[in-house]
Amino acid sequence: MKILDIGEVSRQSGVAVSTLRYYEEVGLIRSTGRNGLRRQFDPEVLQTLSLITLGKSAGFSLDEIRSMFGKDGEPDIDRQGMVAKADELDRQVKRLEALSNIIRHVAECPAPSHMECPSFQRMITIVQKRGAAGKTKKGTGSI
Amino acid sequence: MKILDIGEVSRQSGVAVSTLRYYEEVGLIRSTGRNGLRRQFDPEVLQTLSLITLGKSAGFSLDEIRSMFGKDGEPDIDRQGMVAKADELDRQVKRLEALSNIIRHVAECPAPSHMECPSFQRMITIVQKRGAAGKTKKGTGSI
DNA sequence: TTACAAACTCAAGTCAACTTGAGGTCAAGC
DNA sequence: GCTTGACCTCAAGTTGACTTGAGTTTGTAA
Repeated sequence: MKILDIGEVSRQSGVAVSTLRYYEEVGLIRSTGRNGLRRQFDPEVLQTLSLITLGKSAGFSLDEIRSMFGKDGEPDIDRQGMVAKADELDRQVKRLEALSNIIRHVAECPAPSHMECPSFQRMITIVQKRGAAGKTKKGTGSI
Repeated sequence: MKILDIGEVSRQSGVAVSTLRYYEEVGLIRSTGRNGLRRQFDPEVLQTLSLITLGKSAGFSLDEIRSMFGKDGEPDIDRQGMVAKADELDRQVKRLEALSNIIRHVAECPAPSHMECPSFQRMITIVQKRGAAGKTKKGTGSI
């Protein structure tokens, strides 16, 4: 396997160089060593970055992501917590599907105000019943 | 319809009083008037708040939410943009489902390091193929 | 009518997640 | 041998979305 320097990792992952340094600083990724000053990265870092990006896009904080996938830190991971997170993700999927429908409706409905449209109302009511969100700390990420 | 004061809205919506004031300030919600100093809210605000919470949980910024559902602001909404957002949401749903699977796998897989587990690898590869995320500006919210 | 909880305003503070800037190092090509 | 581009560090700045604090006002129950 060839080793990558930070610019190459950035190009292949789409993550900014400054962000990569930041991620290393907070322990989300690791460089395998240095060539002089320059960080050297194992190509595996690209997968880690995919996971990070995915996790962020699902609304997890960097801390949570580290605790799920970080190579070190948690010696034994919280399996129960992870299943709970997966369950919550599944609920989030339902919510997003609902929102997608609502947005599509708004895009197409000719009613002057959505609030007056009965089918809009119905969709919202359904969402409300279901309970809007879990933690609601920072958005779920990156649409 | 009875009119609600801010504390009641907060209780019923689960949104902090300070946040409600903030939302009013930035034009996401509107109070129908004042009773002395006190803001009076129409119960309809609860649905608006559901939408806001939902939108946040999907990773939309408050600006985006306003442009989708804000009563005023955009005189004619960007219908094409909204369909695009809905499409992106649908892609996000796929990603979250993938992440849910990955997390469940991590919770159950006995491999010492996920990176060495072939089925973990496979899942990540699939996610990578699909392209990790859209805008990637702020998490998608609130797991 | 007085006490008090619940509102209010406005400025300032906080937090995560980055980005920017200033100033420095180094290998490679001209 | 000198310039260039890609890298480096470290501190400080930025952004969005709120929260907190200090000081003030008010509707309602006792």
